[in-house]
Parts: sequence; structure tokens; C-alpha cells
Amino acid sequence: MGGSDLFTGTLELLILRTVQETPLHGYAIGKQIRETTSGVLDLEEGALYPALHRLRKKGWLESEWRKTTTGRRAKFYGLTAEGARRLEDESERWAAFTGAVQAVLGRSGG
Amino acid sequence: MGGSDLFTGTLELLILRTVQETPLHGYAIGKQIRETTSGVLDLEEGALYPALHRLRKKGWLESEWRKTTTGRRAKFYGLTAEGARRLEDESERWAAFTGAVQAVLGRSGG
DNA sequence: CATATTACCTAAACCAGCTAGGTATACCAC
DNA sequence: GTGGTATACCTAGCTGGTTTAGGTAATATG
Repeated sequence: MGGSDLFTGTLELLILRTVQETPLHGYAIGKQIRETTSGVLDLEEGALYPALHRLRKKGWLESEWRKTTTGRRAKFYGLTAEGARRLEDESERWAAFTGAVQAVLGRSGG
Repeated sequence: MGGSDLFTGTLELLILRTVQETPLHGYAIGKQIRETTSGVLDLEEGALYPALHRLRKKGWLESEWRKTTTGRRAKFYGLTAEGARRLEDESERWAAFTGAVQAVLGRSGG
């Protein structure tokens, strides 16, 4: 659903952060991000699931089939130790990047 | 070079903002962004020039061959009226997007 | 005169995200 | 019990911006 296309490269950071505190399954990750951002970020499943597989292959996430509270089966993803480290790195990278963009955007006004 | 790969989609915003006040040529745009951001953003020319052509085709920028202050010939790019409008739109989109990302990142700690 | 800097360009490859499908289970209304 | 919606997962193929990796040419600089 067209509206809000992502700025490439942010998706993995968003996912890592979303499962930082507690493992979640893919569908829940997408829902949570959508709700946390009041719909501004609405992840396509065709982007979300491949990203989860990517992160698992890189060893930043680990996955496990479990039951949800409503009794459905779902694949829960949680941060690995390396994933936690990478989350820090990516957060800093994001901060540096947005800071730099802001430096360009705000050159005159503020 | 390698270090700081862009978050796709930001480049056009950066360019539009950089030529907002006064037209600049491509090489100068790249240099200015690099200097404004202390090297954090270092645009590849292979990304910069195609982006300029794209923006011109979309009618957001107009170009003209002129001489630099040092007597070299260079293609200067300036905002069109539509470009100015789009710059506003893209700035808002950027603000909304980064705000949304921040909402996800900052859920707990701050 | 060799090298660095300025200043431009483009073709090919890469790859993340989008499009657009598909499967299956659970719940709810009619 | 059938149809529709929400949950929950998946993948193949396309698109398109960025990177890679070249290339040309004029002007400084040592």
C-alpha cells in the first residue's frame, strides 16, 4: 500500500530495536512498528520477512517456533549477543547520519 | 568511498536544499555537503550526477553552463518553482520519517 | 612534465524494498 | 457452515537508487 516508502537501510535497525526487550514474531513486529509510529511506518511483508531472514543469516537474530498468547504458531525472533552489539552500532550510525542531514537542512534557518 | 553509505532516497533532498539559496554546480554540491557534514556524507559521483539528471528531468532543477569564479566551465543547477515546492514536501516527509524512526528507537531509554 | 584537483559523464552490478502473488489457521457474523 | 476478516507465514520477480569502476578533459602545482 503505497503511501510511505522507506528510506532504505532503516528497516533492519527498526527490527533490531523492536525485538530488543523481548522476542516477537514477524507479524507482531510489523504491527508494533505501525502502531508505535501511528501508521507513518507501514512495513510491507515482502520487505519484513526477507529482512528477518537476512538478520538471522547474519547472526544478529535467532528464531524459534512458539505459540502466541492466542494459541497460534509463530516464529519468534530475538536478539543475539552480536545482534545487541550491532543494534548499538546501527543506532549510532543512524544518529550520525540524521545529524549530518540536519546539518545540511538547517544551514540557514535554525 | 566506502565508509558512509547513504540511506537511499535522501540524496535528492540534500541536493535540493543545497542549491536552494544559490545555484551550484555538481562538484560544488558534493563538496559543500561533504564539508557541511564534516565528511560524514561523502557523495559518490556515480550517485550525484545521475541524481542531478533525474531532478532536472523531473523539472525540479534547471541547469546552465557557466564559468566558476576560477574560470572553469561547469554546469550550474538551480531550483525551479516546482523544485522549491518539492523541497518543502520532501523536508516534511523527512521530518515525519525521522520522527517515526525516533518513536521506535526511543520507546524506552530515550 | 608528472601529479593532484577540478569538473563532468556513464555502463554494469548489487541489493533492499515493492509488487503481487501464494498457503493456512482462527474468529466472527449471518 | 459459509464468507469475510485478521492473524501468520512465505517467495519470485521487478524496480530503481547506490556503488563500483571505469572514462574524458582542463587547470594548478611542484
